[in-house]
Amino acid sequence: MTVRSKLPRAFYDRDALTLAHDLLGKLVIHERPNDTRIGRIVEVEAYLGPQDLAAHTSKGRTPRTRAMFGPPGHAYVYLVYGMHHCMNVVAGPQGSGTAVLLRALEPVSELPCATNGPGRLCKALGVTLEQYGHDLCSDELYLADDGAAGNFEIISAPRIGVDYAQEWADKPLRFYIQGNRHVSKVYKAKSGVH
DNA sequence: CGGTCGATGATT
DNA sequence: ATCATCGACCGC
Repeated sequence: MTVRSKLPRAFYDRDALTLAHDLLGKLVIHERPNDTRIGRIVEVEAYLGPQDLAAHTSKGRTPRTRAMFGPPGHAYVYLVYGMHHCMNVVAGPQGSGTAVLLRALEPVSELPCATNGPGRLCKALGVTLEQYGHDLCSDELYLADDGAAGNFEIISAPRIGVDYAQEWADKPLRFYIQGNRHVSKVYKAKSGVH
């Protein structure tokens, strides 16, 4: 059996770019009353704070962005397009307004739906606004390292759906595990397509 | 297959 | 009015 160690606060208290890279390959674990849902992170996006026009914190401190301006290692969850939830991991230092969006998982436990794309990822894990601001160093919703991370190549690409962000729209702040079939498919880079 | 478009609600 | 999406529905 592999050993799973819960990621400590210090893991999250680093800049979003570093955190984004290191989150790839880690496990997200949501312990619910009747089941535990687990997935391995295979795709993420970094949001670099108020100066990043694609980041929600570029709008300043509002009730919605409170968690993203808060201490690292908490969940910043929001509703997009009126029906999908997206989960971010708040990065450091505290108050920087930076975070990493989780975009795709590889299923580890049994999951109720697909996990490619941020909306489906939240649906699969059972993450909603109820988890807004949740401490990821808790026992119900947390991230863990099972030692499997690190043995893969990381591809960087522009972030998805942020065309409005002007010069920030094209920066390569999306990262995913090369060749992993759970990376959100539609926008998958054209590598090795048969 | 691929591209297009409507749903649906918090936020500004 | 806009939006860090998804999936249904068209047309080829």
